[in-house]
Amino acid sequence: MTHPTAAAGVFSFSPGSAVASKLEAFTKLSSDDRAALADVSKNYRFVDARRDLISEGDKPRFVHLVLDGWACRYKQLPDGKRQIVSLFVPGDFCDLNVYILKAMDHSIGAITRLKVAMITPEEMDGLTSQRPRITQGLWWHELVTAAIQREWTLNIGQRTAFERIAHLLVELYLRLKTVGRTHDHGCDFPLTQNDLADATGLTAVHVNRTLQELRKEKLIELDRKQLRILDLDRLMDVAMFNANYLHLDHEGRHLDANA
Amino acid sequence: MTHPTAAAGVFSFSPGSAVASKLEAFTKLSSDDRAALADVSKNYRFVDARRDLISEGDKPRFVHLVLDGWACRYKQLPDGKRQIVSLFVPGDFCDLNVYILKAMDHSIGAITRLKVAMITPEEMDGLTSQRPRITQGLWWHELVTAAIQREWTLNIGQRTAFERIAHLLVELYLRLKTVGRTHDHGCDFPLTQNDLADATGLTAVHVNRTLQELRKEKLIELDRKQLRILDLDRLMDVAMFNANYLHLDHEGRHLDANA
DNA sequence: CGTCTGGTTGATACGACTCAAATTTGGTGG
DNA sequence: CCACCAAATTTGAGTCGTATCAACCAGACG
Repeated sequence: MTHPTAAAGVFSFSPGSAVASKLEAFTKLSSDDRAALADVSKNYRFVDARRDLISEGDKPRFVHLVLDGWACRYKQLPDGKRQIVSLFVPGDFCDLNVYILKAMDHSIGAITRLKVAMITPEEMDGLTSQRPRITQGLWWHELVTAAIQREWTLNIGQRTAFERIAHLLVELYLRLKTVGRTHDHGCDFPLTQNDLADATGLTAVHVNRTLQELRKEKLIELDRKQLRILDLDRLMDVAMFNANYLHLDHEGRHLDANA
Repeated sequence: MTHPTAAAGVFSFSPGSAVASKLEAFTKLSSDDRAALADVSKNYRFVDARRDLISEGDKPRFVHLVLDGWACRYKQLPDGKRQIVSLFVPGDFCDLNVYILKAMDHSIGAITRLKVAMITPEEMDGLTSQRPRITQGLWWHELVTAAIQREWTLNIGQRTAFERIAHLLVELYLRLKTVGRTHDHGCDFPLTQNDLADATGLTAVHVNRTLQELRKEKLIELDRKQLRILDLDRLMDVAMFNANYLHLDHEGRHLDANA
C-alpha cells in the first residue's frame, strides 16, 4: 500500500497538499488529479490577518481555496453583534459556485495571515469537466461543509458553554488532522477568546472562564495560540462529539484512482 | 377560497408547481424545464405527520423533493436534547447529491403529512445533463440552503428569544410566499410551540411567553396552525431581518429560457 | 518604555430554564 | 353527539447559566 501524499510527521507542505489530503479522506486521487489541484492553486494571494478576503455585499468572482492560515465566515447584525458562522483551515474551499450569486450575504475574514488561491469559474469548470474524481470530491466537500454548519446550529442551540467549546475544539483538531496540520496531540490555534466567543454565541468573559474549567479538568492546554488535547476521548465524551458528520470514513475509496 | 378545514390531505396545488415557482425566483424556466421537473416528481410517496422520512445512520438512496407539507431536519444529542436544524416547505429539495455519502448524519422528519418525490441519482443526472437552466437553479437552491443554515446559526447565536422567533416567522413567511403558499398576509403554520423551541434553541415555555409578547405587540396572530403577519415591516425590523441571504433577486433572469 | 491587544478577575443583573400544575384543543370511539 | 384521552398551550414561582460592567494584568511591539 503506497501513500504518495505528504503525511503526518512531515514538516514542510507543498502547495496544494492540504486540499489533496482533504479530498483523499473521501476518494483516491490520481497524480493527474493532484496535479490539477496544484495547477489551480498557482494563482494565489496573501491576505493580512484581520482583513476581509471578501465583504458582505461584494459580487463574488472567484472560488477561494485556503492554502495556508485560518479564516472565518461571519455575519454582523445592525446592533453590532457578530457571529462567526464557519471557520476555514488549510484545504477548505470557501464557496463552490458562489459566483452565480449577485452579492455575498456574509463576509470572509482572515484570522491569521492567509495564503489563498483565487480560482476562476472557468478553472472550476475545467476541473469538474475533466476530473470526475475531483468533482466527486468537491461534492463531498460541499456536503461535509453543510453538515458542519448544521452541527454548529446544534452546538449553539443545545449544548452548554462547556460542551460547546469542547465540541469546537475537537472538531477543529480533527479537521486539522485530516490535512496533516497537527503534531502529536496538538495544533496551532490562532483564535482569540473573542473569536471563540463570536463562534460559539458566548461572551469573551464566559469563554475565558470556560477555558479555565477545561484546563482544570485536564482536558486541554491552550496557551500562546497552541492547543494541546490532553485527553481526546474524554473531551469528545463531555462534548457529546459524534464524528459521523465529518464523513471521514472514505465513502468513495472504492473508486479506482486510475480508472 | 377553499374552506378553512384545510386539514392534512387537502392539496390544492398541482404537483411540481412549488419547485418551479421556487427555481423561477432565480432563473426563467422553459416549458420543457417545467415538464422535466414535473416528470421527476411523478414518483412520490406520502409520509404521515411525525414520522421520519429517513433517519440518522440510514444509507441515503434518493434525493427528496417536498411536494406538499412541511418537514424538518433534526439532530438528537445523547442527553435527549433535540435541535431542528432546518425546515422544509413545498418546493424544497432535501439533499442534492447525498447519496454519495455512506450514512445520514441527521434525520428528516415530517411535521405534517407529507407528499414527497423520491428522485434517483440517475434521474438527477438526467436533469442536470440535459437542462442547464435547472442545473443552475439547483446550484442556486444549494447556495440559498447553505445561506439559510448560516442565518440560523446567527439567529440562535446572537438574537434574543423575541428577535429569534420573529426572524424565523419572517423567513418562513417569505419562503412560503415564493412558492405561492401564502394568502393575504397569512399562511399555514403547522409547527407546535415545541417544534419552535427545538428550532430556535429555546424551551417550549419560553416560546409560549415570547409568542404572547409578539401578539401583544400586534405583530402577529397565531392560532390553530394559522399564522397572520399583522405588520411585516415592523416584524422584520425587530427581527433585524435582512432578506439578502434568501437571494430572491432573480440573479439569473438574464438567462434566456428559450436559448 | 509606553501603548495596545488579549487575557483574567470580581460583583451584579437578567434572560431563559425548570418544575409543576391547570387549561384548552383536537382527535377518537362509544 | 358526547365522553374521553392525549397533545398542546398557558400560567406561576423559583433558579441558574450566562451576560454585563468595570477593573486589572501580561506579553508583544514599535
